[in-house]
Amino acid sequence: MNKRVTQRDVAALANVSQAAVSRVVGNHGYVSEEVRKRITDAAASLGYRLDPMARTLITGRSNIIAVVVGNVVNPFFPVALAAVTQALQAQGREVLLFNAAPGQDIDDLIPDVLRYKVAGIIVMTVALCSQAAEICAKAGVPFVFFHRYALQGDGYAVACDGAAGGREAAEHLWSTGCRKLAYIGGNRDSSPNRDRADGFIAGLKPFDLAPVYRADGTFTYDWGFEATMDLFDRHPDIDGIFCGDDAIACGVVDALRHELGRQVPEDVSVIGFDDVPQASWAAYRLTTVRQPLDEMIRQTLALFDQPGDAGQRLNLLPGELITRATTR
Amino acid sequence: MNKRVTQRDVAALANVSQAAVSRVVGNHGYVSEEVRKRITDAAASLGYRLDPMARTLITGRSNIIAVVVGNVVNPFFPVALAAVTQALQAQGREVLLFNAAPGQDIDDLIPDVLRYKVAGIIVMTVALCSQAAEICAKAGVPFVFFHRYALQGDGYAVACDGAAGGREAAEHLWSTGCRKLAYIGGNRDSSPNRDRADGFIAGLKPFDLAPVYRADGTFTYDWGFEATMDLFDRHPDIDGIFCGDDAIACGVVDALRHELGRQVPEDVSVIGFDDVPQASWAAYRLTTVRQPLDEMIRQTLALFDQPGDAGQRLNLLPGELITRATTR
DNA sequence: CTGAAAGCGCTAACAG
DNA sequence: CTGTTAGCGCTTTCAG
Repeated sequence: MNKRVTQRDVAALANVSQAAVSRVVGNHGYVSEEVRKRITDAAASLGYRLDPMARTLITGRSNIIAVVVGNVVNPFFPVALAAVTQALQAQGREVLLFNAAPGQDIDDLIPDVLRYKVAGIIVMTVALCSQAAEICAKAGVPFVFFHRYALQGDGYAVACDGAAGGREAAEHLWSTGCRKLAYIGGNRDSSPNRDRADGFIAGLKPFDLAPVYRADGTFTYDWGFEATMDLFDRHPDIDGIFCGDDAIACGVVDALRHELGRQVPEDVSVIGFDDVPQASWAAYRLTTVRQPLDEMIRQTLALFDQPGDAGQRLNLLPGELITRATTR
Repeated sequence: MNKRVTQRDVAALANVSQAAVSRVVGNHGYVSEEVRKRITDAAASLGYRLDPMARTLITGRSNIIAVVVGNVVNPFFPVALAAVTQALQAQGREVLLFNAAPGQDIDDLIPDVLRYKVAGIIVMTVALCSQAAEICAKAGVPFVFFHRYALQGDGYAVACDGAAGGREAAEHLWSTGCRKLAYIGGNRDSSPNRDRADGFIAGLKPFDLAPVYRADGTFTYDWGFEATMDLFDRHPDIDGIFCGDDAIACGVVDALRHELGRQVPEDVSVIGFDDVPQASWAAYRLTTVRQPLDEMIRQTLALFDQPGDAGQRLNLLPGELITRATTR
């Protein structure tokens, strides 16, 4: 077993007090250039590494950001999680990952998370989460919803502007000649679903149109598939569908082509949301609204760096309509 | 700010020493039923929660498992990561997530990981990783490769038996009448790629057959697509393709259908590996070898619980051939 | 600018 | 069975 090398060891080698070592490795307090050099050298030669736990014990704040995810089957989250993790690591932070079981209330997770005196919390799932933000605010831990938000609570939120995206989808569908439209959405009361649906409906209004069908379910392929079967059972003349996200849209396209024998986009146009990797696969070539992931991450990390509570509480970033082969 | 409640507070309320509180919340040492009850009640009424960092500082071992991932675009990893995380949480462990940048050597990450005195490390990526296992072994930290393994190093490995899967694929292709076969693989020297390819070749031998084409690249859709174009450029009469994984297989199927105008499975059969969610989507309905994920996780976690270094170093679990619509 | 000293919240001997 | 006593490795007053 290799014994850990501590600040005391470094201090002994550099002929200074342990406190001085703390000052230079922690980069706080004054220390002369000469002493700093002696200490840096000693630390390097011993292979010294700061113990983050010990530091946390005394400062009451760790360098860890907790990330809470849920629905991992949806292809958007792995992409987002990877990007967030990478950005955080680049900043020298660590990521503690929590997986909310389906139906689990995030609130129950928070006390566990808080034990680690995290520097912040990012919640990516659309799961229930009624008081989490308040609890964190009270504990002084920055809390940010990523990709979704809660209306009431405390905390920050960074997300793609679903309403604007929905409007763009509506306009694109109209301008390519679709007139009988439907919305197939994800989890009913989640903010992405609400905003995207509302934006779609609002975007149709100037044309004196409204969706003739709307169904909310879950953000999954299977739901998209199933809802499409039901939709065409009732309205066989639908010619345009806006979907809550790309996973749903893939299910919709497959039901259309492989079960209902419709041509996409000749008979029916389909638009998704997110622009996940699969959206550009040849089997789909999905027209979709791309989330500005990099910018979302930038804004999120900024929230943790800011000392006070600067920054607006809700940050809605515009998406970009990517036109591929599921619309005319 | 809500002040943290410590064992001292609980002790005061229960009229015992702080050490007694440590014994019951840590569940070590002897304590009478009566005192235990007083302490449990006091802890509950104060909402006491053990500080894991403080404990780690003294025991030298945290309750954290580090998980190192890479290639997050591949749909297998999110699924595996989610399952691993959930299983770990159910055990009361926490997950520290590390994302290896493309091309980054895992070895460089290890010192950072070790600072957290983790209870174990799971490496899921196929990235470089030459000495990590040794370093961990020296530090007394269980190290397990998940889904892959390194030939030389120390450490444990739990993976799906790629050779057996490759053999099954070969037999299935043969028995459904395919005679001109190809292998399109992922990262060349990764253990999954090697084993699957070797198994496939071995499985063909009894029939006096060998792949007429083999190409290794990366475990991505794009590579599968691209390799297929090259393959049919050279061998337009191929009638069966075994792929390194499902992501590749999806690219292969799409290239076949959407670029080369071939029917799958009528003209060409395709088999993947992993059984990711997309494999069962209607656009693919991929015949594939399913990895025994649950059992793999069970075995992995067992490695962390075992006190000494029981358990074999390499644990190869059989996969299951799932026959869908890309083979006859 | 630097060192001495006091803990952060907890576990682990060691006495009683 | 229970309390007392040392620290784990670090930051942070407080003197000098």
